[in-house]
Amino acid sequence: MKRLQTNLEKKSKQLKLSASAAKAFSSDEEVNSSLATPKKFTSFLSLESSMKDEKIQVFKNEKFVCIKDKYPKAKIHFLLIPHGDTFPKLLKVADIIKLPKSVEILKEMKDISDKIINDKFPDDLKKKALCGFHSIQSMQPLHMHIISSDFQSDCLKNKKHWNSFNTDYFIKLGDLIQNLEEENDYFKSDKFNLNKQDLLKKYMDLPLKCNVCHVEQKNLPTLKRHILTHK
DNA sequence: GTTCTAGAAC
DNA sequence: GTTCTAGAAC
Ligand SMILES: Nc1ncnc2c1ncn2[C@@H]1O[C@H](COP(=O)(O)O)[C@@H](O)[C@H]1O
Ligand SMILES: [Zn+2]
Repeated sequence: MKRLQTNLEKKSKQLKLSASAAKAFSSDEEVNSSLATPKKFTSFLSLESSMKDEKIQVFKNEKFVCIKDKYPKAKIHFLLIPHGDTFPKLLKVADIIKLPKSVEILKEMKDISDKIINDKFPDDLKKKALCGFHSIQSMQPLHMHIISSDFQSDCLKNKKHWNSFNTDYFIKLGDLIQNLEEENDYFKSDKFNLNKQDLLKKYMDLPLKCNVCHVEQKNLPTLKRHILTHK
């Protein structure tokens, strides 16, 4: 599979073709070998192997594991993930909301994340810590972001990255617990309707705004330069 | 989710 | 010419 990719890359570079055009040059043999070892479409959307990697584990107990985000979008960026036999399969934030014990579980995650922030964040970033979920998440299983709101990272590369943490697309842990204990409308209100993916995706198109002074910035490179002025 | 890059925007 | 975005492929 790797060799096929390399070959296609070479061909497309030599011929200045698009990847799809280069594919037309691949032999039957190569096509067959790629079919013989079918890769699950979702394999690159799974956190499972990282969760098992002790080198990137920050915290672990019977119910939860916390790992370093592989592509950190800020100086400190962890993921807190329910694991083990305690919970049913949890793929997205709606799955946890629907559990009878959702508030209890989320409060447990709050306690653990508070401890992780206290133990692992440098002092100057402790008060900048954010905890929460992407309302549509790409990776599975369900995971909560624990991130420092400096957002200074080479891995933060596009508008979606920014808006996924800096609009209501980001469901803060504290807001979620409060909502579940009070209004309980995460599936009803337009703002947070987790059943309406189209509405949630619109958050990605909102203009880029500084998270400190809220001034709009014309593009991502400008925004990244701007946030450095708040140091 | 990331990478790569064509084509738009400047 | 260079910077930036967005969409295809993985
Ligand atoms: N293999 C991986 N191991 C650890 N973190 C990852 C991996 N792949 C992606 N990520 C991070 O997982 C997060 C998934 O984001 P989301 O699914 O939108 O909540 C992102 O912050 C990615 O940087
Ligand atoms: Zn600002």
